Amino acid sequence: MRPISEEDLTTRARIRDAAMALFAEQGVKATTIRGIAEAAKVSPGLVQHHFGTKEALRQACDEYVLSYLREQVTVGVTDHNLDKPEFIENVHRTAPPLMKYLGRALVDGSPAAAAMFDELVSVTEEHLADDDRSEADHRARATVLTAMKLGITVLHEHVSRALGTDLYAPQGALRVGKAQLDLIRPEFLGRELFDQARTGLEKVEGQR
Amino acid sequence: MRPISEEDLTTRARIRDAAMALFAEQGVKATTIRGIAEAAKVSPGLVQHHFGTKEALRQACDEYVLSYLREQVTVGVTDHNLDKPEFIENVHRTAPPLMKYLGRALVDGSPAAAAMFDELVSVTEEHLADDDRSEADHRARATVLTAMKLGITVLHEHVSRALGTDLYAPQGALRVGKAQLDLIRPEFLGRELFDQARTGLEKVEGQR
DNA sequence: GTCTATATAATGATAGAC
DNA sequence: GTCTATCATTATATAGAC
Repeated sequence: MRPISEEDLTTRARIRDAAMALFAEQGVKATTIRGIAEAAKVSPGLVQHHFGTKEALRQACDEYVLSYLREQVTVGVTDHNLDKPEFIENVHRTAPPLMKYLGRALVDGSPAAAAMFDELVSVTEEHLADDDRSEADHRARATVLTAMKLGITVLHEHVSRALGTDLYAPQGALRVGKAQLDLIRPEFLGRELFDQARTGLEKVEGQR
Repeated sequence: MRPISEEDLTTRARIRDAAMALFAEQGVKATTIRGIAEAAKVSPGLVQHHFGTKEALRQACDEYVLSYLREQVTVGVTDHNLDKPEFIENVHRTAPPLMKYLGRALVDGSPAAAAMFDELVSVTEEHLADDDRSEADHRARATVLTAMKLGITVLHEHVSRALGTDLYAPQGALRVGKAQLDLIRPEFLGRELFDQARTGLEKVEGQR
């Protein structure tokens, strides 16, 4: 429920956050160390001092996103905080830049993103196999379901433009969540998504 | 039903095809003119001679994909050839590199890809609005449906790895198509996808 | 920790020969 | 149409001062 780590407001963290944002927007290759330095308001030399090479900086971003996701899953799912307002508020505030980075990393080709995709498929597959013991192609269903959900993250820019609302603003996330509920057969939706949409619905509806 | 254009086996076309493949794999920025030249087995100078600048080459790829898609829609949908074996065979042979390029272009940020996304959303939205005249958020549904379908294209590399089969091989496309049929509520599936999966099913089942 | 200055490499683009 | 040679720019990475 607290920020990921104590040293999070250090210069090092500022550089990493700036790098994540630029990597997400432009991709790794198109992002320069100079650009990162400028965004973080430091000199290019300091970026190298802290992370050595651009590739090492990219890996640091990967690891940060992975540890963030694991932490949120632990706090949210394992500790049953998914419906706690503080948890939801914290996720809505901190998750967007990390999600954007993840979406880009899946296309730019980072080992960490690929591993996370595979992990998500496996978790989904077990879930499907438990619910339905038929001969169905659970592997393909889990893969497609994962790709479809992450597809929205990867294409967030286009989704936001078509919606006229930022996907990562409360209203946008709500509309997309509800649309997913409408489009996907209910038996294949994880409880997380269902709860997320329901809780978000109650929250936004209550605000007006 | 014939190749897109007559000059398609020229050196110029070979360069464009090599560029499309590399742009799709690595993104525009990470792809060098030298790399394209090597893949097309020509000199770097010749690439510049034909397309002027790298940006102009990227635009040429965009336009080629767009004209290809429009042609296939015309021949397939408008002329009712969707179930013709020659049409299907031709698509399966020529579409994959173009789809891969399109998927990458959606993330790399090309105006043509963005326009195509918006167009797809609009077509889907009209389709949904015709079928269901309720107060539902058709815009959001159309957007999410489009993003989910294209998400599979954009994440084809991960989908193929998780499946253990190339998404753009007949078996892979079939498994993914069937999984989509299973996951998405039937009333939201366009007839194209349904027909595609059914025809593909019959074809593959008939081969063994 | 933070900066400036610089060495080194790679890339897009041009010019001109064949 | 096709190639080789070259220029100018830009990027990463290093070294050393403060």
